[in-house]
Amino acid sequence: MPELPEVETTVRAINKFENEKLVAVIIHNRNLRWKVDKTIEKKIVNKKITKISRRAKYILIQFEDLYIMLHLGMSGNLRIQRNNNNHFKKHDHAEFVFKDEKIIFNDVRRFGSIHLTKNPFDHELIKVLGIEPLSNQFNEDYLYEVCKNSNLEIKKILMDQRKIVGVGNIYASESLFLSRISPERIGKKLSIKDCSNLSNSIKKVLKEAIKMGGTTLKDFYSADGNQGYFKIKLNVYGKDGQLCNSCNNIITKKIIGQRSTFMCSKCQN
DNA sequence: CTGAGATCCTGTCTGC
DNA sequence: TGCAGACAGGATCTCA
Repeated sequence: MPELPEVETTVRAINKFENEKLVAVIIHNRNLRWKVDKTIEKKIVNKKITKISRRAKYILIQFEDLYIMLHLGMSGNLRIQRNNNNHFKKHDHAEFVFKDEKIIFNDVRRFGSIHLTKNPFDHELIKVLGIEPLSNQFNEDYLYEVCKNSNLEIKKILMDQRKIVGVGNIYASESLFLSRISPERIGKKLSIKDCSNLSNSIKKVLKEAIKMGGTTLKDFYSADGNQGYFKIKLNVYGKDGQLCNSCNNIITKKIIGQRSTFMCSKCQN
């Protein structure tokens, strides 16, 4: 489910809990992508959240002396629910309870995770991450550096979180369409001009998607219960067999790096 | 070091 | 209907 725009949307929805004190923590299932730390409940309960932010696809919740990091994996999401509402859903794995409301972590496939850490920026999963695509460091020069010696398809490069973070399967296909570059183009064949187009397209697509609250294909909901409306702006993702908006050619699907990839072979070279 | 492929898990949809 | 198989927004691990 969640790529950078969906995670960012989720972070904005739970931001209101900054400066609130956690009054209870309940972990129903510790068997997520990684086992949830057994001491997490007692280490964060009764502590105040000082900051909620995002790094790549991780949600960082800072307390006075430590952090928890959440990753939503493929199917995870958070939902805010009033404490007097006792409705639970299948696959609700954790509850973070505040005075009036709680944040519930739900994840059907359990590819998501919850980590406890003193400093996320020293955490092994965070340390290996590449740069943020919406930062100034991400530009044509950076992308060119990353591509110029690579024999991999550009789509694989874009989705490699060690190089660029936050871009997943939807936004990789969409950015490549916007920049008219084929997902199959080999990294080293990209010119600086291509990298300029592509880096700009990535920023544009991600910013627009954030503005629309992310993309809901089927089960992404932000923590406030809203779905994301970027789906109506998708040009190629999930549209194989349909006509390209730009040239009326048929959009095709192809597996690249074990992931479905959508493109217009007439517009993209 | 690189890169390809398997793998974790549950649910839904398609085709026979 | 039933059932097998493919596929789904991610990312790590193993092996060549």
